[in-house]
Amino acid sequence: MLKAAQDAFAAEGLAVPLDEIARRAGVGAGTVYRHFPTKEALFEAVILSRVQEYVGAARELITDQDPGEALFTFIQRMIHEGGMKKDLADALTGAGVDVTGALSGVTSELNDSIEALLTRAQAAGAVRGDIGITELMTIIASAFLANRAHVGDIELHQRVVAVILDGLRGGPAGIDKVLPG
Amino acid sequence: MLKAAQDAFAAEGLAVPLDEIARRAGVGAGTVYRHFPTKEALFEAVILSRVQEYVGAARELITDQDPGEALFTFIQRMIHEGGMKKDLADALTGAGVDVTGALSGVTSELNDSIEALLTRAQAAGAVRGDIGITELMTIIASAFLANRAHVGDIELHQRVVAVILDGLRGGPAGIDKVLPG
Amino acid sequence: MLKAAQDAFAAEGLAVPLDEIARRAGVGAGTVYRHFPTKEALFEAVILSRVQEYVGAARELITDQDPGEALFTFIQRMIHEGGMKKDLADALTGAGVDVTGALSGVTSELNDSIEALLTRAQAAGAVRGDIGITELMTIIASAFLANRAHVGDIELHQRVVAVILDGLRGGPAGIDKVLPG
Amino acid sequence: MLKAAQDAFAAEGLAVPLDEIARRAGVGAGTVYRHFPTKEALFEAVILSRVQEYVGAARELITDQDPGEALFTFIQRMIHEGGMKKDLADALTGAGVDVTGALSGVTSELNDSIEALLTRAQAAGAVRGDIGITELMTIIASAFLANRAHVGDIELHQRVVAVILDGLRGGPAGIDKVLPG
DNA sequence: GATGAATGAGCATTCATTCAT
DNA sequence: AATGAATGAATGCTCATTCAT
Repeated sequence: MLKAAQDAFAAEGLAVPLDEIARRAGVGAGTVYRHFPTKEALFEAVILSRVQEYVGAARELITDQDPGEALFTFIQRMIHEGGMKKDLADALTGAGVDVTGALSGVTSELNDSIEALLTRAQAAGAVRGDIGITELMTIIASAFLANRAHVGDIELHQRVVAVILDGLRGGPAGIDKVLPG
Repeated sequence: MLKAAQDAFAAEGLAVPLDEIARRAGVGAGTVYRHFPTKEALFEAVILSRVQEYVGAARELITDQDPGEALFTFIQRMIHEGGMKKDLADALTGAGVDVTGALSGVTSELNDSIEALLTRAQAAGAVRGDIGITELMTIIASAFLANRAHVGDIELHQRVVAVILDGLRGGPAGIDKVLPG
Repeated sequence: MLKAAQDAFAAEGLAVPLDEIARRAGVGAGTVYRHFPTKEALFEAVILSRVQEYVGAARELITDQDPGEALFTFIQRMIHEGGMKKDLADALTGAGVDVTGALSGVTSELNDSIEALLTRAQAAGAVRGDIGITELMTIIASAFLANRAHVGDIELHQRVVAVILDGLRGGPAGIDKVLPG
Repeated sequence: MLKAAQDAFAAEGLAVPLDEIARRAGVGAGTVYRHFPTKEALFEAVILSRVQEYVGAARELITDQDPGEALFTFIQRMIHEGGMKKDLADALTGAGVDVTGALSGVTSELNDSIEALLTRAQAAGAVRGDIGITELMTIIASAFLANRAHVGDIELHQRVVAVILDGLRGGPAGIDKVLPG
C-alpha cells in the first residue's frame, strides 16, 4: 500500500484523492485509514521513506575518494529524481505538510548527512567556503523544483545542474582558488 | 477585477476560491465568469500580466551599458519580486497550468527578450557560452523558487542567488573564457 | 429552508443527514451551506427559533390572572410539544450542542421569563417555595424527555404532567399551605 | 465482554464505536459479532442486564415493611445509579432501541415488579391512586433523566426528586386520600 | 472459535460553475 | 450586463459488518 501511495503521490502530488490511492493499492478507502490515521500521515510516511533513501545515499557517498565528486554526484542524483517525483515538490512548496513529528527527525538527518558531504568538499577545496548547509539545501530544493517544468529532459537537467555545480565550486571569486599559482 | 485576482492569487496561490476573488473585487462570482470562462483562464490572465511586466523589464535592460549586469539585474529583480508572489510559483511548479493559448505568445516574448539579454551577456564574456535560453529559464525559475523557502531571510536569498549567478558566469569550464590570454 | 430543517430535526433529531434536510427543502446540499456554515449552526438556528417561541409564550402568560394556572399552562404546553419534537430532546441530552453563542442569550431569556412565572406563582402560594428556576427547568426538561417514550399518547402526557404539577404545588409538606386553617 | 460493553455504553452511550468495545474487552471485533449479531443486539443485552438488576431490586423491596418507603427507595436507587450511566438514558430517549425481542420480556418483568410496589404503596395510602404503572414508569424515567442534567450537583438532584416524589404522594387531589376523615 | 484486516456505504463540507432575476 | 443564490460532484474520514486465516 505504501508502494501504491508512493506511486500515486509521485505521479499526482498531494492532490491525488485518497480513493485513487486505495484503488491503485487494490483496497478500500477504509483500509488505508486502518494504516494511516489521515491522508497527511500517509503522505508524510511516503516523504519519510523517500528522505530516508536520500540519507542513505548521502551516507554512502561520505566515504567516496573524491569529496567534491561525492557531493556533486549526490546533488545530481537528488535533483534528477526530484524532477520525476511530484510528492517531494509538494512537500517542499506546500505549507500543508508539517515537518514536526517523525519527519523532523529524518529531515535533520538529511541535513546532517549532506552537511558532512559539504564540509568535506569544502575542506578539499572543491566547493566554495562561503556557503553553509542552509544555502546548499535551498539551492538543491530550488533546482529540484525548477526541473519539474521539463520532466523527462534529462540532458537539460544535467546542463542546469552543471551550472549550479559550477556556482558551488566558486564563481569568478573562485578562480583564485582553482588557480592558486 | 484583474487586480483583485492578482492580489488573491499572489497571496494564496491557485488554491484561492473564486468566491474570494470576486469578494475582493467587489463583484459577484457570475461577473468573473462573464470575463473569464474558467478559473484557470483567470489565473492564466494574471500570469500573463505578470509575464508582460517581465517582458517590459527585459526590453528596457537590453540597452543597458553593461550586458552582464543587465542580465543579472533582471534576474535579481525577477527573483526579488517573485519571491513574494505565490501565483508564479504555482504556475512554475504546478503541472495544472497550460501554456497553450494567449499565455504561450507572451511566454515566447519573455523567452525572446531574455534570450536577447543572454546572448549579449555571452558575447561580452560575462556569461558562459555553453547554455541556451532553456537552461537559463530553468535556472531563473530555480532561483525564483529558492526565494520562496525561508521567506524573509533576505541575506540567505542573496547568498543563494550569488551562487547561481556565479554558476552562470562560468565555473572552471569558463576559466578559459575569462582568461583568454 | 429553516422550515424544512425544523421538520427534519423534529422528526429525526440531530442525526438526520444534511442531504435529507436539503432534499426536504427542495434544494441542493450546497445551498444549505450558503445559509448556515455548519450543520450544527443550522441545528442551533432551529433550536433558537423554538426556544424563542417558548419565550414568547412565557411572556404572554405573565399577565394571566391566575399565576399558578399561568405557570402550569406553560409547563403543560412545553412538555406536550417536547414530546413531539426530537430536536430539543437532542439539544437537551446531547453534549454536541454548544449553548455558547446566540443560543446562550435566548436561553437566558427563557430562564428569566419562566422564572418570572415561577416567582409569581410562588408569591400567590400556588407553587412550593423551596425550589428555584434551576430545579424547575430540570424538572421540565426531564418530563419533556420522558414523554418521548410515548409519543402521541396525549392523555398519558397529561396524567404525568398532572403528577409533576402536584409535586410543584407542594407534596405532603404543602398540605399545611393549602389548608392554612 | 458484556462487562466491557456495559462500561463502554455507560460511559459513552450508544454512540461508542464497536471497535472501542472490542478493545476494552480485549477481543477482536469479529468475536463480538460471534456473540451478538449486531451492535444493537449487544446494546440491548447490556440494557437487559441492567433492567434485570432493577427487577431484582424491586423484588427485594416488595417485602419491605413500609410500602411507601419501599417504592420511593427503589425510585431513588434507580435514579441515583442511572444518573451515572449514559446507556439507559439513550435507551429511554432514543427511539433507536426496539423493545421487541428478549428485552420485551424483562421489561414486562420490571413493569410487573414495580407495579407490585406501586399497588402496595397505593393500598397503604402512600401514593395517589389515580395513576397506573405506565404513568409511574414515565415519571421514573423523567426523574432518571433529570439526573443527567447538572451532573455532579447531587443536592439539586435531591430537590428535583423530592418534588417528583411529592407529586406521587399526591397533590391537592390527594388531600382527600391522606385526610380521609 | 477467535482474530483483526478489509470493506464500502454514508456523512459533513467545499467550491467551480450555472442561471434566473 | 451584473448579481449571487443554487447546484452537485468531489473529498476526507468513520464505522458497522464481513470473512479469510
